[in-house]
Amino acid sequence: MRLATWNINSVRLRINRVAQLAKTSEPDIICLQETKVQDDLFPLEAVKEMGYQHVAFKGMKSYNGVAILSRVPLENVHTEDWCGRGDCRHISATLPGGVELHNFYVPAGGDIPDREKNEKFGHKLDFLDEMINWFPANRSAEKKMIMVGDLNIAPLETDVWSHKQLLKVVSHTPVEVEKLGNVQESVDWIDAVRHFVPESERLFSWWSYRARDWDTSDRGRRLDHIWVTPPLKNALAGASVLRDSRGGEKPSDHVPVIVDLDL
DNA sequence: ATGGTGGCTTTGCCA
Repeated sequence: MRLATWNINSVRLRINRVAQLAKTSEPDIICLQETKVQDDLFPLEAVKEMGYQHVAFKGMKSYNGVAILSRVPLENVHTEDWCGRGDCRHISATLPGGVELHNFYVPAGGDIPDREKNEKFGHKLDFLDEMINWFPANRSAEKKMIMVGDLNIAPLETDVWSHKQLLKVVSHTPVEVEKLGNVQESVDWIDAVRHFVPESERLFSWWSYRARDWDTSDRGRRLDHIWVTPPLKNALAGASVLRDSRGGEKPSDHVPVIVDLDL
């Protein structure tokens, strides 16, 4: 089974890029974040024409929004309302074989890494705290689970273009990295991408729109992740990050991250 | 130290 996660930054504007991903990489499941569309305007027919007959989504006008596009049946579709804001940052479903899939869009956290000066950073930390508590309270590490999404944190030194220069930049501050580590430890999540790409190797999934030349300057960060619980470790069969997707006309600022599993 | 781009539907908010 091939699983992709992608912050699409408007599913309606980039529906053709989703079709391109479906055609060239043939994922069985595509998890999207930042769909930026309320549910009654979601491009459901276009997605079904790509071969994804099982679709779950939770969106709102203009901001946030998550979706799961699947060639295999989805059961127990559920959305959890983190921090009680109703802001459409999570959707989960059970895949054939009883594997539970969670798709997250963690708050970006604004510019200033201080919750006293920046409410958005506080929201991000609170969201992570809820994740840290929710998984062990509701699920065990023995359950087959996959977590994907734009977690908006680059945890490793090689997940950013300059560890030193980003230590005070939201997405790579020690407090965020520590909390993401706590999320990871909560049910023994395994980083499925780093399972295949050594930590010594730089790996990014996002490049700012603001860079003059994203490819040459390469000031990227790895914000998009795929994790699995220990019972799926032996099923991990490969991982890739579709860097080329950052190029061309009207790209998202994120690229798809893919993991293959032998389920 | 600053400002740079992009999407939505704003003339600002969010990333």
